[in-house]
Amino acid sequence: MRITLKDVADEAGVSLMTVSNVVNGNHAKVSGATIARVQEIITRRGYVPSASARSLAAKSSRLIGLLVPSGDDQSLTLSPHNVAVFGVLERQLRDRGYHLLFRGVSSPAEVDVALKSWNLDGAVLLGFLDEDVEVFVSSAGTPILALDSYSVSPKARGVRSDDFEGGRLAAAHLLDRGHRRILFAGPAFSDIGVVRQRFEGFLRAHRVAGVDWNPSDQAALETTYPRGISLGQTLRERYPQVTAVFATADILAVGVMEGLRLAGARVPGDVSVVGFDNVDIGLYVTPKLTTIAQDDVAKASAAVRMLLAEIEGGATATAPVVVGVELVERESVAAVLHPA
Amino acid sequence: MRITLKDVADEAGVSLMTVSNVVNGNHAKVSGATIARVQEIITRRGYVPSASARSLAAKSSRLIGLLVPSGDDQSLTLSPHNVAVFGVLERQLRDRGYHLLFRGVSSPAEVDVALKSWNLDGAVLLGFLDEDVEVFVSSAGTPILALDSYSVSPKARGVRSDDFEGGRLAAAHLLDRGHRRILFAGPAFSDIGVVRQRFEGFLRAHRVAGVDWNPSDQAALETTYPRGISLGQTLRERYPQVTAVFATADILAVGVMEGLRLAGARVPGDVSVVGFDNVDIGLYVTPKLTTIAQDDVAKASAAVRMLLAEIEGGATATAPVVVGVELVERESVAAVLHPA
DNA sequence: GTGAAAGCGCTAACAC
DNA sequence: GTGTTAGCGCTTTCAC
Repeated sequence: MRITLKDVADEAGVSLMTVSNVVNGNHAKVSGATIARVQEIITRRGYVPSASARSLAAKSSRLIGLLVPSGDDQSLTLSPHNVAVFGVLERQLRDRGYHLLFRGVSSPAEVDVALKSWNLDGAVLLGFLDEDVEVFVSSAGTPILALDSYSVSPKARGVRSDDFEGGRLAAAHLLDRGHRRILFAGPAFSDIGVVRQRFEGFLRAHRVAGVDWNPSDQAALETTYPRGISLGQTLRERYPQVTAVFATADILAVGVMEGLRLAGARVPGDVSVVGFDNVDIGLYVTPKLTTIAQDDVAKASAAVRMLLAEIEGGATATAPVVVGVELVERESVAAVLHPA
Repeated sequence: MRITLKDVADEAGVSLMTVSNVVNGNHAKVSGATIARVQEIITRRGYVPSASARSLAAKSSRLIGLLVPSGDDQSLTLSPHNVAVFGVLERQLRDRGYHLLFRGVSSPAEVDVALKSWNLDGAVLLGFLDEDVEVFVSSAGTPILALDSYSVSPKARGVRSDDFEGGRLAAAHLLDRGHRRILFAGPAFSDIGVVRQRFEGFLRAHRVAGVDWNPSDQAALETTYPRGISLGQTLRERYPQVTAVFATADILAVGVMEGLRLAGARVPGDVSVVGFDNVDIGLYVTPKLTTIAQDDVAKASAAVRMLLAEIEGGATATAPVVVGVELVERESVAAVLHPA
């Protein structure tokens, strides 16, 4: 049978509350001698408080939900970047005494159920579309923090990378190297703030450099390796003037490089490529991918800090936190020589 | 305020128990009319049962722990293969009405705490060393299932891939192509059953083919990309006779290929390479990696099935389940021509 | 079919 | 410093 507070109290010859106070570190209310005695019994008998009971009696569950989108398929997919963020999140929450409930959700109703049924103290949304974030957040009575969301809802607290700056950095780097026709490759961004911001930054760099960006220099496609390959293979035919590609994800960039190679073009000799995310694959391909790095650790830390501030401190919605990005120069970009 | 069973009961003009029976599908004990009325109230008021209360009152929490090793660093790392398995696990458990508590653990004591504090119905161990599995399992009073463990403890239920067959398949493929000196590259396997099994299978293939494997044709190293590169770079110098490499992880194999390239050797022209896991990177490199594929979905499904059988059915420890593997032929292996 | 009582393990709010 | 009294929201047992 499970050993309870009462068992410990009986053995120590004190009341429940005394043991409870010892367990919770309310040492101000218990004498030193009692603390020692109770502690000894606790460790010896291997007493572990019941989180369910605590969650019921107290207001707090010390449980945080990590919610990710779930489709209809039999699995759910986490991007390498999200996996990295996930790992850091768990670690930091654990250090602060919280547990993590991981759950895929396919409908707004499920968010509500997850939140309520376990009495979650808070939740982190990872990888949802902006519009979904709006819905989830609006119906919730619990602090929710969205990662990488550009939702404008006043209730939506969030942490994201400086996507605008990332787009700007990538384009500036390429423009600097003499490129004048740069293809923007990424998902259709009507509903994806992250991509839109990268695009705006990309445009800004052109403006600053005094270069007119040609609106036809853009390819809307899923960010997958195969789609990247097709684009790469047909690139020089469809966009003969283009000398560089900025892809909004490394996986796409790597596909484009492979497609170019298959089509007989050299990277970066004929076409330069810049990615986004700085995930491992960029290191494993030849040439190594020049890309924009996000700071996973900073992102996760900021998320934990904000969420717990709200949970514990009762802080109100703060402005979104923006984490810096940086250009990682590797081998996929070359300078272009312009005819005099 | 949260809406409770009692709220629903009051509004419906019935007792707590009636509502509880409706919620839990004990339709045998409630009249059709009452069911409909209660259901309507439940959905209209958005009633969600409290899992903590239920877990406290009933014996079961419907919570499964997913435990992974956690070092001292600020993050915890999941291999791509484990991420895939993880995703499938979550999905299947969710479909069966379970929730997943994700937690990194650094000491056996933490396993115990996690299990007890949330009253977990069961736990899945992902990525632990065999010796650790032994310890965790022995101290637990809860069904625990280990993935990829070769622990021999009678209490250790497990699911793993057919690593022996994987090793055999890889070596047989290479031997078939005329290779006679094959390097076995992977971690020192004293304490890693998975690797040891792959090695045994590798040896078996040699025996079957009537080829004496040269014990010096082995390199013990961490399965990381950089270590693979170093090995690849020095391969032809250190193992001049070797014409093929079997690496126990794709990431290592890809590193070896890059190292070989840097050293001016061609893959598979000069040296053939076979990996293990069939993770995405294998597709993104040139040449594409020939490898042994594990069946993520089957692995996760088997794990869920076994664990729930034990939890719900009270089944006793079954023999470990072994999931099949297969050779995925791509471009990193070539035939060797032997001088007559 | 439906209901009343007891209690799961804990904490909050007060006594002493 | 320590103990007592109430519940938290639910399920179990047993009665009607």
